Amino acid sequence: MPARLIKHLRKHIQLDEKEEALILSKIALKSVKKKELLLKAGEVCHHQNFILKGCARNYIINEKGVEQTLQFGIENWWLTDYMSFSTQKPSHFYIQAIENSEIVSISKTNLDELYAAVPQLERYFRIVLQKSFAASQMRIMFLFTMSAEERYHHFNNVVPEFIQRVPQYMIASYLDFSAEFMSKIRAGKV
Amino acid sequence: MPARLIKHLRKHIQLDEKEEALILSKIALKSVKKKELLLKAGEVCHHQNFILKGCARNYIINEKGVEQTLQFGIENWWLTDYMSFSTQKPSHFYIQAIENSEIVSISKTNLDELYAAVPQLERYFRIVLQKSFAASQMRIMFLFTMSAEERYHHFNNVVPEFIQRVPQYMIASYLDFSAEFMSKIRAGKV
DNA sequence: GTGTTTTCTTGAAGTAGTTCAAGTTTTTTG
DNA sequence: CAAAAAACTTGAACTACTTCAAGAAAACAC
Repeated sequence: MPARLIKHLRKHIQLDEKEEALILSKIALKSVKKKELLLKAGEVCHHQNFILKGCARNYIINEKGVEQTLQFGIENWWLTDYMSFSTQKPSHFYIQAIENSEIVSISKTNLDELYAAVPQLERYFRIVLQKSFAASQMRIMFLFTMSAEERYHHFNNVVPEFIQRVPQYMIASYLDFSAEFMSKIRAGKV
Repeated sequence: MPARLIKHLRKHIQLDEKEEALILSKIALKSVKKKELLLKAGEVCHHQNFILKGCARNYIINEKGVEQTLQFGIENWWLTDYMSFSTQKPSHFYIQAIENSEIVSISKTNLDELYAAVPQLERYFRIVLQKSFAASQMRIMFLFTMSAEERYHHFNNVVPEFIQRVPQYMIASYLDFSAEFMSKIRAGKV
């Protein structure tokens, strides 16, 4: 199963067998059930999480006690609170499985060792993070320029698979409007 | 002047003299006047831009013809449309000097050569991008959970230097409210 | 230093969304 | 399969902001 991670790394960098073995020796495999948490707000984020199988999200609970989804992840995506992970200070985020999922997690300590032993991993994460940051810049642009209805249709066009896999209220909060309003958009009552 | 870039790189990675000389040979130095553009929407973003001195921003023009600032940069920050830079497709963004500024720019071609010749740069940009993405995740959280007034005060507390250097209407759009509303917040009329 | 451009302010009217509360449908569980 | 839990829908009242228009202040250019 964790061979899928290696397969994914190979899309961006070349590794010899020794390096692959070393990486495999430094990772942990977790099975998480739907709704289980990989990270709780208030805890330090000690691991970077890679989704082998399943679906997860990164969310916060606001002052009104309402959950707001900041990020989704599916197969071959990383889901981490990089702020907490980098600074080793408490996180604001929850990371939660949306489906029963298989996760590879790498602790900060082990990842630092891996960076030293397999410098190619610096390149791999440079590329992953460049894509993540680019997507995040685009996301802010969409939030700024589109109406709620436009954001819904755009999301539907760009990542239709999510509509099947994820409850609507999570998508509504990801797109920054209420679940009720999403219901009205879908019914054409806006 | 470009020695400042090297100095900044040395905060995160170690370089020998040969490598430093190679980097210096692959960069370009630009002086840009206030309001001058480093990138126009519709153009491909061919360069990563590092601010040696001055202040700049990344903005879009929305359908109503209004500018909305997505990102600010000051000394020692990178300002790039990573989506356009990575894919080499046309950008949605403008990058503009807010003050007369000194910029180091590296073309994609040269940067790819540098990555091959100086692998430590992969690490440097991995770290830079990890911070950028972490900041971007936090920014989305703030946009989701704070009212306009809270965002204004928070911005004021965290980066007070910007209030001095940047016109208010740019800050208003960065915080996702109108210039008029910002004026009312400042006057305590909200 | 005066004329021009850019930026900031103010109030009044409007609106895209929220909130609340209650009911319905769908999914999950034993 | 029945009961419970989770997710979705609907309408009515509300509000945090926007938009527009016009004037005032500040900054810039010659």
